Amino acid sequence: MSGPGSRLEWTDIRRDLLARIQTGVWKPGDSIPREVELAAQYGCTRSTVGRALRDLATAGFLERRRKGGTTVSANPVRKAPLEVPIIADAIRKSGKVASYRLLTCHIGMPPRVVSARLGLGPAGAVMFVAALYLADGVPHQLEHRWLVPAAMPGLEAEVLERTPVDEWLLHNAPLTRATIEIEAIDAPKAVADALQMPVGGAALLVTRQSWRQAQVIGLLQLYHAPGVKLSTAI
Amino acid sequence: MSGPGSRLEWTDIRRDLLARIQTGVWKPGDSIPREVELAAQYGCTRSTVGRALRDLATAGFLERRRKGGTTVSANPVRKAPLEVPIIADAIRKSGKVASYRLLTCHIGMPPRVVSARLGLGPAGAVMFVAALYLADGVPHQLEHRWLVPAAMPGLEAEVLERTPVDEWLLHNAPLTRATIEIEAIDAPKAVADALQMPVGGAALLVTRQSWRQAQVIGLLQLYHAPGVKLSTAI
DNA sequence: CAGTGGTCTAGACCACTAG
DNA sequence: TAGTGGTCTAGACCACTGA
Repeated sequence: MSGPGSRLEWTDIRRDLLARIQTGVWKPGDSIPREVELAAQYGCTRSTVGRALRDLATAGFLERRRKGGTTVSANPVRKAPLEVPIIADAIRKSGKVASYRLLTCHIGMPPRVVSARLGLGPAGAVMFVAALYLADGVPHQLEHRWLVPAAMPGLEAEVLERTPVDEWLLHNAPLTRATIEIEAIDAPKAVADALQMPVGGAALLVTRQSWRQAQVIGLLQLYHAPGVKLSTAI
Repeated sequence: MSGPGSRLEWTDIRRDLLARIQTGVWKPGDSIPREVELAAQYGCTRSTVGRALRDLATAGFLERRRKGGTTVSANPVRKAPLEVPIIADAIRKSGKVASYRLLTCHIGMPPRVVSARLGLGPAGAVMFVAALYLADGVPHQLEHRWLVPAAMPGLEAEVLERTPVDEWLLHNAPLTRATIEIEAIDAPKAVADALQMPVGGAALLVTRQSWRQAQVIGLLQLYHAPGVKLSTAI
């Protein structure tokens, strides 16, 4: 059976297996055939079905265990990839003109909440940067950054007059790890003014803390103007 | 060179390559050696370095082209995996007791905005479901769903009295594709009352539209109580 | 202990694409 | 057209883990 038409690729097998899952041929919790059997069915080697199975497993559709075999996930946890782009790029991609304004840039003591999160002692001064990104001249996103100077040699206020902070950091102080939190807050006055929105209105706040290896780089707070949405897809 | 100590695995090679990128041995835009050369350097086969390279490419660190070779991404776009969990599971995972209340469940005409997004004609009635999820008895998340009845045979209000909507759907009307939008809104009265928060306060709104193949399943709006955050990490 | 997935090797052919 | 990555095969050994 299965005329040798043209050779099967692992994506073909992936598609076929996924169809069996999504159409209910294999139900959540079911065990599916071993790699060797599937390989025989598809007329290919174990490596090839293995690649398809592995891919479905990392996507959350299958669970695999040595000796236990492969089963269909009972509660597939889908993951939506949320992109962390260069802001100017994102604005341009939506067909608008991106511009940038540096609001503040100085070294000083951060609020306690911030220094606590950054794990800094009471004497730890950091650089504070406030910047505004505009789309077609309209405020799009306000960002507050607290940056640990030790982690970024060569950062000067002058540089940030011309280069958006995020781009400078990406090329000069790349992160290796970051945590991200997304929440809605009532816009305080400073935020509302910058984004030209009413005080107390709903703003989307993205807080990101980043590290390079074990070294804390800094804390970033992004405030999005009303109407701005984060989008993704599964 | 490179004493054969113990055999290298592809994750070892991945780690080593990533280190070369992150420490700046290879800078953004640089071309890196061909697979064959790397294989020789690491003393393994092309398949093994290939797997490491492929993985770094899908993670956004490398860009690969046939004949063009492999280069370090100039603007690495990091992707943060945002999980879409069963709500009760998420609540339990945070160490709290999850409970659920069905508020409304009836068939009728949806608001115009909704029927437009669902691609329904003016005669398209849908099922509307409002439900509240609580953590330790405190309102955690309110959800409004508009579900196309054709896509979900067997859905009855009675069922939803006992089973959380999201779990029922996961097992009975699995989605194959979804779009997700995240934004902050001023809570309207209905939302504010359900979440026990002030009217006009900031609420986090997640809107999700889902399909099974080409068939629209429905539209979901999740309102998160103040203080609730979506978290992820890179 | 035995069975399953995880990994590697050595080789081959092919698809794409830069020059 | 020639060089690169993408894929497959056939075989092997090993790590984990359920019975």
